[in-house]
Amino acid sequence: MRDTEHPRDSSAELRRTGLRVTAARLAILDTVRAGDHLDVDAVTSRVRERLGHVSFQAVYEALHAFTAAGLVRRIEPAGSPARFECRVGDNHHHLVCRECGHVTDVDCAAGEAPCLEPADDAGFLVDEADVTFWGFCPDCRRGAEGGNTHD
Amino acid sequence: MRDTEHPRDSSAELRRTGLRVTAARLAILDTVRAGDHLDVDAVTSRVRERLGHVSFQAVYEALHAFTAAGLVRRIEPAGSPARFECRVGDNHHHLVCRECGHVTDVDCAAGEAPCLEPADDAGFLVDEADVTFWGFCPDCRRGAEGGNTHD
DNA sequence: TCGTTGTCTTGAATGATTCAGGTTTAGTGC
DNA sequence: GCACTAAACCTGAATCATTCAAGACAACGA
Repeated sequence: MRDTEHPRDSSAELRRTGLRVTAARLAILDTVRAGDHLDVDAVTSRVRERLGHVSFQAVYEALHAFTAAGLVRRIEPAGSPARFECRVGDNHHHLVCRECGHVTDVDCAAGEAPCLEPADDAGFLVDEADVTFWGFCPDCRRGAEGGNTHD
Repeated sequence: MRDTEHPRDSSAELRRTGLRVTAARLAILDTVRAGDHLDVDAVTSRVRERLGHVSFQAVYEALHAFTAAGLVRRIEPAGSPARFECRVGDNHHHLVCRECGHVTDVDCAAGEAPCLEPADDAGFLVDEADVTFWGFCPDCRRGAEGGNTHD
């Protein structure tokens, strides 16, 4: 059950991590949780719909704090602004569409982080394997593959 | 001139891919090949050492063209400007140091591209798996682990 | 040699993100 | 309830990588 019907108690989680509970931060955290790999812009506009006004800086700072606290995870596919998601702690990866940029979670087949061991770690102390699969999502695939017959 | 003995014949490769052979592009290509995951800034300054002057835009355009032609590969670890390398075609990955940002190649343990199949492709047509291992390089490791004696 | 068009130039613009500093406010102790 | 302190928030400006624009130059095939 990845989506409980009732949202997690965001205030308690903020408090637990030593962060202050404010209307802005509650809205930001809930927005990331309700959203699907939203970027800062999307988070900001959704929060503004709810609260009237929140500055970009407040959103940036909050997301930074949440990331540091482990409440959200920040991903940054090449060529894309940073995106945020609520699935943390597990070691899942991402499918990114080259066409529309849509991001989808993929479970990690291997288990816990780092889910992969490099063939040769070159003396590095590796703590994370960041895996991004690039391709075309079902919708964009449809357009591209049927392209020669239907544009 | 040691520069005359190109590891590969860069002019021929440029020509083969339909690109024009200019002093700037030869220098840019050779610089990427001689360098170790250089960013645009580093490529530009090295090329300028050789040719006197080349504009940033020329370097950006050339690297873009080389990437499209498959002569170089562009990587972009989260939070870092784009970097370029000459190893293309194989499906190797990268170790990135969280401390100093140094990038090291790692051979792909799994074999040919895409070296990994996502556990569930969610209907995506996957053509590439971009794997970045994050950790601490030998030098930075030394500093961090021996920290309690030297802080 | 000439013409096409790819390449290079200068200069400005964009977009994501961060910095600076000053003000408000949540949480805590009295 | 009241005051204090640091976190959170605000406005405004700066930074950095990258791209756009438009004109000048030059590689290379005809």
